[in-house]
Amino acid sequence: MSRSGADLALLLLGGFRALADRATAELAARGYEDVRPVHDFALRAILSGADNASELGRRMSIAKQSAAKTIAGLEERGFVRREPDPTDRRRIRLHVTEHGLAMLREGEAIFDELREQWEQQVGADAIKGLEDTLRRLLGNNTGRLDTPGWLMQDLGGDA
Amino acid sequence: MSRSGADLALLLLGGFRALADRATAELAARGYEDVRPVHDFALRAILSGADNASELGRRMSIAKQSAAKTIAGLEERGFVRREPDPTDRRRIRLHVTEHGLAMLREGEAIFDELREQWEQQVGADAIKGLEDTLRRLLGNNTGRLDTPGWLMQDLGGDA
DNA sequence: CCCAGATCGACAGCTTGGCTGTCGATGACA
DNA sequence: TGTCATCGACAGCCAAGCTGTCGATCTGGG
Repeated sequence: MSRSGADLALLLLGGFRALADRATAELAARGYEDVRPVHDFALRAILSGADNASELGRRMSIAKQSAAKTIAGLEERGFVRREPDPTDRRRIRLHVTEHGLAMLREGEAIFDELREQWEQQVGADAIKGLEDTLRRLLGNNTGRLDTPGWLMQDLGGDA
Repeated sequence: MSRSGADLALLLLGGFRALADRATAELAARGYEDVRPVHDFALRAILSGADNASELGRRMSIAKQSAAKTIAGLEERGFVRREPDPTDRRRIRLHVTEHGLAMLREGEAIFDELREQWEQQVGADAIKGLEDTLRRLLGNNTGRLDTPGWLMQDLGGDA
């Protein structure tokens, strides 16, 4: 079982976990403790237009009830505010706070640093080739956010 | 959120998910329903020497209590048997059944097929380059599950 | 030889992040 | 205006981690 397809899957998973683990640790070191990948995913989705629970659920491919739980977590941490919609009293609109934006920026910076570390290890061309290959394989839809809990749970990180 | 280090993480995760999802579906289609990646991981670890719950926990970097749950799942599905250790009455030794071995073989075959599909999409060289790059980055400790470096970050466990 | 400490597996109970089903309030439209 | 869709909330469930604790069982130093 060297050189097998299973190996390939493990390599990809290992790469993701390496990045996610380090990003979480670094984020915690910079003052954003208890931030999980799901928080980052959700915040990005909200920023890109999913400004209510039902829509967030659709974008993340989770039930709206689960989205509501996620939103509660984001609100507890001060990353979003919930405000009544003036035009539709059923809705509660989501607003990303400055604290949330700062966290996203910090995460982004950390990932860029990690990427640079990898470039120094294997060369910028190798990293670029890795990205290109994966992009071609995945049809460029990397934004899929429906990652199951068993993967997001304890590996922390801000992917 | 384009062209950043976070993208790299998403690509790696997406690649793993693509393989894992398809493998799970294909495994189900071939008669092994309700098999999750964790079952495969655990079975491999057991085969490679982790023949009791505590050791399995250490190899998989999870608490031994969680390992016990995993083992219960494997036993339910008939992939392992639990037998008392003749020389240490505290231990319950794990034995991979023929059914478990067959599932592993089928999984291996499926992964190989998926890898070939990818090779046809982007070329064998690209896949090989991807593997080589990741192997260099991850220190070549991929097929093994006892990789403390990138896995032990915030996992306390009772190891 | 014996007891202290380490280890094994099990139990209870918690946490997170999913799920379904149901509900009342509200909006959209024929 | 009445029907149907949608929104967010509540209750309750599941899966897979976690911790703490326990009794039983090795193991090794004195």
